[in-house]
Order: sequence, then C-alpha cells, then structure tokens
Amino acid sequence: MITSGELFSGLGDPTRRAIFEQLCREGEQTVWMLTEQAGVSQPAVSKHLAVLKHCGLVHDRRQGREVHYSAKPQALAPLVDWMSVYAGFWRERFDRLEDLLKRMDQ
Amino acid sequence: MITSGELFSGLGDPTRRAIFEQLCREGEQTVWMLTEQAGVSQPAVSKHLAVLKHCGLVHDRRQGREVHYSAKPQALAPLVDWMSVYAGFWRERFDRLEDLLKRMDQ
DNA sequence: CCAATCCATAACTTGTTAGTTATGGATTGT
DNA sequence: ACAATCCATAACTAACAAGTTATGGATTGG
Repeated sequence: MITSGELFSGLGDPTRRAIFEQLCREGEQTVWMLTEQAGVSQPAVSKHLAVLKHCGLVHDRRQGREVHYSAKPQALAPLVDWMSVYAGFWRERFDRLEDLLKRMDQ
Repeated sequence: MITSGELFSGLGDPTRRAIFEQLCREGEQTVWMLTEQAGVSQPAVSKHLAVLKHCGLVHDRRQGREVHYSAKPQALAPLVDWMSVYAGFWRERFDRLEDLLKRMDQ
C-alpha cells in the first residue's frame, strides 16, 4: 500500500504536480502532449510519470506506439486520511471527501 | 500567502513531517524534546522548524532560554483546498459514470 | 560574575534528485 | 523493408536539500 509519505514526496515536485493536475483537468493525454506543456524534455516527463505511476496516481494504456496516461485521483485517499487526522479543524469539510472516496473504493 | 506547492514540499520530508505530527499529537514542545524524538541533531531540527514556520505550520513562543513550538493545523488549508479540487475531478467522472449506468438501465 | 543550558546560524560535506543527451525497442506508414 | 515516430531507459551532470560540526547569542542558576 502507498503511504501518505510517498504521496507527499511524489506530489512535492512542482513539475510532477503540474503533470498530475493537467491529467486531472484535461483527461487522458499522451506523453508527448504532456511534454509540450511541461517545459522539460520528454525523458524527464517519462521519469515523472514513472514516479506518479508508482504512487498509483496515474494509469497508462498503450495504444500502438502511443502511451495514454490518465489520472487516478482515488490514489489520493491516504492523503485524505492523513489530513483528516492532522487537520482536525477541517474535519467536517473532509468527511464529505472521505465519503466520496469510499464510494469509489467499492 | 502560502501555496499548496510549498506545503507539499514542506511536508514532503519525512523528518519534518514527523516533527509536525509530534507537535499535533503531543501539543507544545521545546526544541530539545523534538530533538530527542527526531533522531537527528539539534541544528537539523532547528532548520526543519524554520521551514515549518515559513509554511505557517508551527508557531514559536520563547520562554526564557527555551523555545516552545506548537502546531498550527489551520495552515493546511491550501492543501485541503487543493485536495477538494483534484479529488473533485474524480467525483465529476463518477457522477458521469452514474449517469451512464442509469441511462443503460432504461 | 561565571559556568552551564537552550537554541539558531554559519560553514561545510554528502546524498539525492531533477534535469540533460544519447540510445534503443516497439510500432506505424509508405 | 525502411524511415519515421513515440516512448522508456541508461548514463551523466548539476543543483539542491538534509545532514553534520563548530560557534555564538541569550538566558538561567549558583
């Protein structure tokens, strides 16, 4: 299982977070599409995607010579759990999110 | 204002996160108490505390020659907001899926 | 007043990581 | 079959971050 720690450091890098955010916003994207936006080289993007994949934050689907990546926001669940413990103040706001993620788990 | 990015990298380090968690769990602590738990030298702890303070995650109160640190979980707010947005992308998709399933039932 | 304590900063070392270029495997189109 | 495209990996470099020891300021106790 992925820990909140791995997710924190996985999303700690700005470029990597931007890639994940783009996948969330715009849906499935090829490596090349992500590279155009990222402002870094294609191998750099591939490495970031490997890290995100290890965290379970993205899924890849090969189609011909293209690889399509998509976001898996459910993988944020351990972060939600961590936050609900340490951000007691926002307990209520988070209960709703937790419910949603649990429904997805089923 | 502190961005979610600064919080992600601020909490990305395991030692730093452990310090913050200890402050959340056990309340106000001196630097020395934190050092005993942290497993690293006192200057290392001080540097981590400086980072956490820059993120607004801790507050320090000097009393004599001791400095008491305490957690400020409210500073996690930008992270909560970030999560709401990007866990929300999942919800939209889930809703669309629900719609689709409903239409298929008919 | 002097020694001891608590902490922060400075200076430095080292390990990690994000970036690069080079390359090769797999696939497609001609 | 061949050239071109898409992507991942390897190998390397450079930058940063986290650790160390050394030091000094501030405070307390004797």
